[in-house]
This record gives sequence, structure tokens and C-alpha cells, in this order.
Amino acid sequence: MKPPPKITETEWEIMRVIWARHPIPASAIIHELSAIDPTWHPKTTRALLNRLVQKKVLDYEPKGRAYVYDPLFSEQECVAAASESFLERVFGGSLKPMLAFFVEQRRITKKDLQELNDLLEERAGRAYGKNRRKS
Amino acid sequence: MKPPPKITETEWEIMRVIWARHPIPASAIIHELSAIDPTWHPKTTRALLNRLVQKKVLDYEPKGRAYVYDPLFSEQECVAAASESFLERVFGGSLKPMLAFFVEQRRITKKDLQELNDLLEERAGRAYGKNRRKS
DNA sequence: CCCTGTGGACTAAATCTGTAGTCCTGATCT
DNA sequence: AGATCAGGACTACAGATTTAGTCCACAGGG
Repeated sequence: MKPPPKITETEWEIMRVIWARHPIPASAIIHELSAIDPTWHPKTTRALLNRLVQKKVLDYEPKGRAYVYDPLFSEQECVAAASESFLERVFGGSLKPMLAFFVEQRRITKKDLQELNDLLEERAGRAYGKNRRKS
Repeated sequence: MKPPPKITETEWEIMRVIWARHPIPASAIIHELSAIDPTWHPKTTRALLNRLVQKKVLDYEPKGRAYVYDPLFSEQECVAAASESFLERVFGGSLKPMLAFFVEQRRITKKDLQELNDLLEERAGRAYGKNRRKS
């Protein structure tokens, strides 16, 4: 599995719409985006879509007289790649300094940690097989 | 306090050297960087340094016949800005999905959470004033 | 005192990004 | 059928980014 190409700032906005609603025609993407931010120009969106196809991040097929777009990489994969690159760039590649930073910034609370702990245990549970848990 | 300008991928590498060792002359930065990665060309480094000065991320003063560079923004500030932009782009601005993602990726362990909890409590302690601590 | 090399100023050029515009085709309305 | 309009192909273009190269001054070695 090849790693996804770099997705730029504006491209992420488009990709998030596509991941949420694919397969989706350009018109719908344009519509969603200008609902979020009216300064999005339709031509800009189309140009970006073309670029994403060229970069092999998106695939398209004709549907009726227009195209519908589908991602070639899952959101998971792209989030993972972007996170990796961010961690590398800003925190030298390790997670802990990043977490420590957010704690220092008071962006992580005790309650968050509690929830993460629950999540982690739930994940551990899943790893053993879903039948072991009593409802 | 103005927010720091955007610092690009390659610029981060330079900035990290500078934050670690400033005030530092170009020659030393070049030396450090080519130690890390031999493909760094000295001219490239100098060009980047100039740009960082233009962007007002770095300041410089003559020292002997060369310049020494100093950051105009703390690492904290820049890390905060980069984190903000990353969160916005990839996780729609909220921290929790990001944390959940790392837990799902098994990059956060129980031990990490424990340590974070300690850190958080230590920070809370600091908030009351440093004189309360014995030692 | 001349040569060499280090460092800085200025210049260069390919590629990537953001933001659109132009033009053509085929469907649609009247 | 002619006018209109959505959609796609191709083009444009300025500013940012990466990656160097050229040229010059001056400091130190011989």
C-alpha cells in the first residue's frame, strides 16, 4: 500500500466532504463547500478536484452526464500520514512531547484522560474478541 | 503578540537547531544540519536563513565577521501555532478526535496516560504557587 | 603582498499552491 | 431550431517553496 501523497490545506477541505459523502458529484461538493464558506469559487473547486485526480488521491467515474468522485485513500490513512508528518516536523517524531505540550497548554483535562483510558480498555477488550465482554 | 508566520517543513528543521543553540552562526547551523542529513547544501541553508529573516522569524546581529541568528518567536509559540493549524486541518479543530485516533493507532499506552496524569497533577500543583512544595 | 577560502548579497529556476478564467459540448427550455 | 446553461478540458498566473548558483569583499596563510 503506497502512502498517500501530500494533501494540502485546501485539498483537505475537499477531501473531508468526499470522505463524508462519496461517491459524490462535483456539483454536490461545490454546494457543500460554498455552504461552509461562500468565498469558495466553483471553478476553484473543480480545479482542485482535477489536481486531486492527477495526484491519484481521487478516482472518478461518469455517472449520467457528470462525474462522481471517490477517494483512493481512506481518511484513516491520510490522517495517519498527516499526523506522522506533523509529529516529525514539530515534535521530532515522538508522541509524548506532543501530549505533554497539550497538557501544558491545559487543553487536556483530567476528564479527557479518563475517557481515553476507557477507550483504551475498550480497545483492549475488542482485541480479545467481542464475545468476551458482558454486554 | 503577533502570531508567528507560517513556518514551512524545511524551515522547521532550521528553527529547531536555532531554538536549541541560539545565538548561533550560520556556519554552525549548516554543520548541524549536514550532520543530520548530508544532502543539506550549505547554500540552501543560507537561503532559508535569509527567508526566515525576511519573514521576521529570525533576527541576526553581526558577531565578528559573520552573523549570529536568534529566534523572534519562542518554540512554544510556534509549536502552538502549528498544532492549531494541524488540528484544524486534519481533525476539524478539536483535540479529542485526535487523541482518540492515536489511541486507536495504539500509539498511546496505559503508561503514557499514567504519566500524563502525573504531569497534569504536577501542573495543578504549580498553579498554587511554588512555595507550597517541600524539597 | 598575493591567493584562497568563508561568508554574505543577489539571482535563478523548477515546482507547488491557491484561485480562477476560457472555450467547447451536449442537454434543456421555449 | 436557436438560445441557454451545466459540466468538463484546458489554460493562466501570481506568490510560496525548495534548491541552488554567481559574484564580491575581506581576513588569514604563506
